[in-house]
Amino acid sequence: MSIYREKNRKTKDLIQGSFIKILEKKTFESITVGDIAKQAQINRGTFYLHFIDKFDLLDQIEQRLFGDLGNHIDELQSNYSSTHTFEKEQEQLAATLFSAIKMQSPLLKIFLSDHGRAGFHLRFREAFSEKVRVNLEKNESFKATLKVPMEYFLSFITSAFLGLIEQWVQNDLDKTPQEMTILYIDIISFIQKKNTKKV
Amino acid sequence: MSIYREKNRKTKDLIQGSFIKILEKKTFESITVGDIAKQAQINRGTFYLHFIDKFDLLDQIEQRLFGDLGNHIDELQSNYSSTHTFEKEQEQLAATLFSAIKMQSPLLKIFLSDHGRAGFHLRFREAFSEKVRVNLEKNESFKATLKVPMEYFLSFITSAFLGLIEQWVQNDLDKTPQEMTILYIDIISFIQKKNTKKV
DNA sequence: CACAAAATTGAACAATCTGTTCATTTTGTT
DNA sequence: AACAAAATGAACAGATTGTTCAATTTTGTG
Repeated sequence: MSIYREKNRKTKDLIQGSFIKILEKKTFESITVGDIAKQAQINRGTFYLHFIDKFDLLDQIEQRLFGDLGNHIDELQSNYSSTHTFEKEQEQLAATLFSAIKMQSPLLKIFLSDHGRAGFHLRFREAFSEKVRVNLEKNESFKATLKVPMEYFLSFITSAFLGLIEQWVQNDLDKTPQEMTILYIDIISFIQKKNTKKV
Repeated sequence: MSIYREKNRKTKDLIQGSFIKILEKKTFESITVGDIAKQAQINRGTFYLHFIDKFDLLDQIEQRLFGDLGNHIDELQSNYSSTHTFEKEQEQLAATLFSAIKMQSPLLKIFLSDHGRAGFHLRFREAFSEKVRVNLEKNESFKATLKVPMEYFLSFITSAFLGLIEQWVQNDLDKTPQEMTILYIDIISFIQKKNTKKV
């Protein structure tokens, strides 16, 4: 009797699952409602009892994805001990993000590919840009030292991070979240050392 | 009498221009061939004399965009003097890229937005990832020092760079290419200094 | 189980868009 | 002017969309 009880999740889940299955093979724009109904073995009309159109279907999947990701990140973050250095905290955040991504990698792989919907990478970046911003702005020394506009710094660092994630999911998770965290740190260290050397 | 002479570029250009104009207001998936013909004030059948379908139209615009970008970059790079340090060369490359982007910013703004086509940011990143790779691999010390897989490093650094570009074009070029180059260097410097400080 | 509510079905529908065809007209070049 | 290339208008079948509605099936609850 929960307030959040949803009637009829079963068919809705069936439709969403079938849709994702087709999305692995065809682009979003080429998929018809008929395709989805056929895959789910339901009447085409039934689709419209649950979703306005295929865009609504994708929106709802995307919303749930972001929600699940956020919840998982918050959950992991609640276990943080905040006695570390700034760098250690950044490392902890990175590990958290990689871990959360891993759970959603099949969906992310599709949504980030050309089978997905235009602009997804922007919405994805925006969604987790907030997580990073909150984390960074806790640090007074950071805010004081940063000379460039925050929006540009955030675009830079979150895009870089997403670049790693995209490569990772495209490689079908060829590394563990822990290995990815180390890889991330190694790259940062590499950049830090690089400017002391000459050609 | 050039080999590359194209018959009938006028109508083709008209169609492409009209299409881009509509793309500023509507998403690619919602635009019909009828919309394009109406905007260009041509017969719908004429569209099919020049393009297979609207996907072909977008493909051709995208190809030309990448071609133009590449040519412009190569042109600017041919003026390099290679007597600089590795860092100076990286700075020069960054300046070149920002300058090339500026010329194509109206189109890039649309193609990177949710009005464009899924996966554009991947193709875009891939296209200029090559430019960066070639530049990096010239440097022996770089190759020797890099511990992480090249593909991951490239994803990281090119995504970061594209993040800046996306923010820049979304801001309607609120800075000059020179300012963007400085901003880029500032961010790298910031990251380099950051790990020496505590919370 | 029985029964009512909820969900699904099948079929039909007008509307829109697609891609193609073809006869005709316009345009550009020699 | 004459010829070829390009564009037009109209028509066409085929797909897909989103909606409706009566009939049927499934589900949940007493």
